Amino acid sequence: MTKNLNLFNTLSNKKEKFLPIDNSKVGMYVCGPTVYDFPHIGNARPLVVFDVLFRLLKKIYGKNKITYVRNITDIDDKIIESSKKNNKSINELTKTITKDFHQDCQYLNCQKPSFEPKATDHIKEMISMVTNLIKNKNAYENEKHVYFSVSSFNEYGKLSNKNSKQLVAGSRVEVSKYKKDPLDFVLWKPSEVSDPGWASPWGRGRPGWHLECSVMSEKFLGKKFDIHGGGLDLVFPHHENEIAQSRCANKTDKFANYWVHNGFVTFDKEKMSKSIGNIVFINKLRENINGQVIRLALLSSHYKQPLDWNERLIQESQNTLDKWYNQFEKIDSEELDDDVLNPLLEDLNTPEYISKLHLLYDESIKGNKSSKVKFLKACNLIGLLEEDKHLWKNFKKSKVKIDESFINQKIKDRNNARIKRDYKLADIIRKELENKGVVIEDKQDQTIWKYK
RNA sequence: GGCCACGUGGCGGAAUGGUUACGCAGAGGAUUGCAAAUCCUUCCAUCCCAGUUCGAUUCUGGGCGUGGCCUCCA
Repeated sequence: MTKNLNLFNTLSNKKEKFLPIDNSKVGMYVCGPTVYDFPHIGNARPLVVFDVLFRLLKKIYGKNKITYVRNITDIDDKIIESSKKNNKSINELTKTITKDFHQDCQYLNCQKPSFEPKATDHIKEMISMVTNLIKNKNAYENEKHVYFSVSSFNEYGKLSNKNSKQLVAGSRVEVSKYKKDPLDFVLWKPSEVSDPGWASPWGRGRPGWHLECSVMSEKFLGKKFDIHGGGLDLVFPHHENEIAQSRCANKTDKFANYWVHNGFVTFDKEKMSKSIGNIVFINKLRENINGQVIRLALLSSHYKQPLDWNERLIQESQNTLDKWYNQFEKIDSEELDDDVLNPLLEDLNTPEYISKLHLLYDESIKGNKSSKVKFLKACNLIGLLEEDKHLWKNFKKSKVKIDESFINQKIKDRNNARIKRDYKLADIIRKELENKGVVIEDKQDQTIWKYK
């Protein structure tokens, strides 16, 4: 094992050498969607970033050595709310969104995680974790509610770098009357008759938000595991609470060793929010942009940095891939050199990696065969140029209502005009096709066309 | 108020104690009937002030500015 991966760890606030608990395998848990609304471009970022990490880990440790778990949270107050608002049953809503989410993942060319557990399939385990917490005196029941007692865990705040005093001072949380301490968070709460609920020692109810990740990471990865990922906004309170629950319930000194968090996506420099109405939904992008374009755009800045989503970024990524596809070829697998991989090993430096791709492309078009192979393999590693060239070129076909024989006839007409030096007519025909969404390029011996 | 991150050319975006990637845009050229695409060449930058240092964009301190978290969020 010569390849050394360094990762920035939120827990230590430093870049650290990555050392798995067991050198022969790696466990990674990434917070997946709460299925209450269609995924947006902000959700796409962790999907793609951790997909790249997943691919990289497989490259380093071997294909079958990585266990990647990404949950689906299908019970939550937001879901209940959305279901009421949209007059859809919970089941219908979560099924619809989950299906859409899976289409997004496929569209973004994300490899399937090893496991994709659902919260509602793990209520039993959650109840048993809460029971454990009560037994360990880290939680208390009050009027059918169960709360985690933050003061019982003295390392609370370590991940998010907060102490309880600050939290109380800055707190805008509505303090429930059932809580002993304003910082305590809910593990179990009663459900209205009309709302989803499960029988429990504390009456019919449902789990608190953070519980599913604690329970499901343990089930698939163990009480301690290597990497836990998610968006930067999950650091507090979600991940902080996960740590508290898991470590207290399991009586362990550690939970996840490396915490990796991605930065936010803004839209035209503004925060995406429902009230502004500037949320970019992935299923909308699916309509006329190839998923690889989104991928490249999302990887164009370092994962921890903020990323601004805008038309220009998409266009640039589109143009780059158009160019790169000139070198497309299906190649049989070959080991990728360490020097190519290096930027990714330094905390997933995708911008530097992409700049290397540009250099490899340059060598490749000059006829350097080994550079070409490297280029293509390197693209594939981050999920680019895996799709056939034909599919890439014809992505917009379904959108453009135009018959291919019509295009070919027009090109024939135009070339006849060109032979007769009737350039006026030739230009008119070119313009006509362009207006229909077809662009013409005259090559040396032929005229090719593509969708705009 | 507390905590954190960031400030690099026209734009995006890496890296670095000494010659500052890469992409886009711009300029020039090749090619073309003209284009487009492609290829070649090329111009342009480290927020301000002080300190450490032979040397700072990089390290330290201060300032100014931007963003995030502290409430549901990727």
